[in-house]
Amino acid sequence: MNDAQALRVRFAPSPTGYLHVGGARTALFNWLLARKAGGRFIVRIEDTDTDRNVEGAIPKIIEDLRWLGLNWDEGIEVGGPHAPYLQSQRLDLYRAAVTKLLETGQAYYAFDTSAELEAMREQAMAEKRNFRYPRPERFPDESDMQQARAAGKPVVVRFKMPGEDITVHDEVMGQVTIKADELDDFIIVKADGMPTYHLANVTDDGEMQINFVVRGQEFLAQTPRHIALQRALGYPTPRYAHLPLIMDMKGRKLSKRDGDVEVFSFRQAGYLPETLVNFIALLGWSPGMQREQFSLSEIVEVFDTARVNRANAKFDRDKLLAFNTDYCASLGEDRLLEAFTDWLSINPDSSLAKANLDESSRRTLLHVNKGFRLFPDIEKKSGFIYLPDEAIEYDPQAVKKVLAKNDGEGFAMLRMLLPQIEATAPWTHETLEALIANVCQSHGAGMNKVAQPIRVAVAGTTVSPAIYDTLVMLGKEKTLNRIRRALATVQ
RNA sequence: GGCCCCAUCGUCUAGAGGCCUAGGACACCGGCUUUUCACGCCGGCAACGCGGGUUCGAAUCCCGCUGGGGUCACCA
Repeated sequence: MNDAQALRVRFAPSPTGYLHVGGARTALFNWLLARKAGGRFIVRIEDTDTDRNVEGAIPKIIEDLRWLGLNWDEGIEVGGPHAPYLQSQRLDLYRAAVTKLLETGQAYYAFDTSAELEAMREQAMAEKRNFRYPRPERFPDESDMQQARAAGKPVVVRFKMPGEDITVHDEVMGQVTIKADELDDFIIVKADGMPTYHLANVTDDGEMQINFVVRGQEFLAQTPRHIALQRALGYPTPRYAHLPLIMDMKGRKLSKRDGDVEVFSFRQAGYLPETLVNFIALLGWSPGMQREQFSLSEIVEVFDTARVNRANAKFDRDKLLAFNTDYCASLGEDRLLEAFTDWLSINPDSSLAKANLDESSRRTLLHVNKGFRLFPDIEKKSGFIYLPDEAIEYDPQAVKKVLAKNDGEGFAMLRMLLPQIEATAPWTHETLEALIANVCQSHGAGMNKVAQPIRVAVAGTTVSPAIYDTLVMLGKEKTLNRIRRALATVQ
């Protein structure tokens, strides 16, 4: 494959907020296509809306993409032959394009105020017809423009649509033709002088030689405008693939405000990037086999736009959670440790993060919590271990059920156990197991009667890792302290 | 409302005219396992939106209806 034919795709987020799962999926599909074809994946930032740009959004988006494992060959931060990759730094390019369009009569100045446009739209709506911007008989010239500007009117530039039906050959949606009378003259330069999305996007795709545009279906209706613009500007029309949308469980388009759909919030909630990427790949695409666990590199091998669905998909968190459970169980220990460490670093308020665990403790935690679904499960189940002894709070339900019931049967067990625990040495899984087995036998009691009172005494609740693991991690001294404290303070 | 797109279990989906008594996964419901909680294992419930065609035969093709979504910005 020579350079001219090499696949060039891009992900072009605007820095209006953090990366959410919809954007992540678009990025993923583009990345997949590039990796599969040996092409280039480009990340460009579309920040032409000065009002909506959010401070700090760009580094967050970059961080989220990296966390997902989607690296790019050209673009923001990494640079490349078409730098800069930030639209606000490419204004000369758009200006040149507009000048060309204006000079060739393919664009014209317009001076309507928002209120005037609004009124025209309302009237069209009232008359039940589609609003189309009324193109003037004669296009205003430079002096008209200067005059309008002097008079304080807003000056925008509109693109003159060619007035013909335009067909999009979409690799997911098929052929979609939009009639000429559905397409009116749209704005390409705003009153503040900034290009609109349409102009900047088409210009950049052209300049950066993007030859395959993969984006959400909400852009399908805009594509004929882009195609018209490409023709006017002399850029080839790229291949197109419009992806079905991701909806929330109520069936509405996933929106940033609608709960925690941001990539970062999943990271913070203890999901693995492997989970998110795998799950998101399956939203609108299927490998066509009865298997759904795929690593990124496995998906690269089998991915194909021909297998992309046309129907919108709902984002089901239950299934995502199940996916994460599977990944937590199947990923290698080192990878899990890495992800767990990352989770601790972005959750500094958790008691586990505060405990400043060394690597071996983190590994142990991972090991004794096998079967966990999310990293916070480890926190919930084992966080008590690293609390100061005095900070253990006793759950009344647990106390009642395990210690107080049957005339304080549990308390009695603890009192009986205390000297034996004091005598236990060395403090290992084996010696503890021998101790408890011995007590069970001599008292004719089940494990429950022995392990649960200890658990409640040291953890305050009925939930903890396996009792021997728990005690070994706690250490003899803390175990004894907590049992004594439970006997002294809990009734 | 105009235009465009879509339509298989509650959800993600397999299915490209006979292999479908419609498969898998999640969720849900039983059971098993078990020192707690999880995990795991086994089983069960559960769908081709409706109506017309085409065909020997339709979840699969065509039309209509209904339903859902997107879009009609000086947002992307």
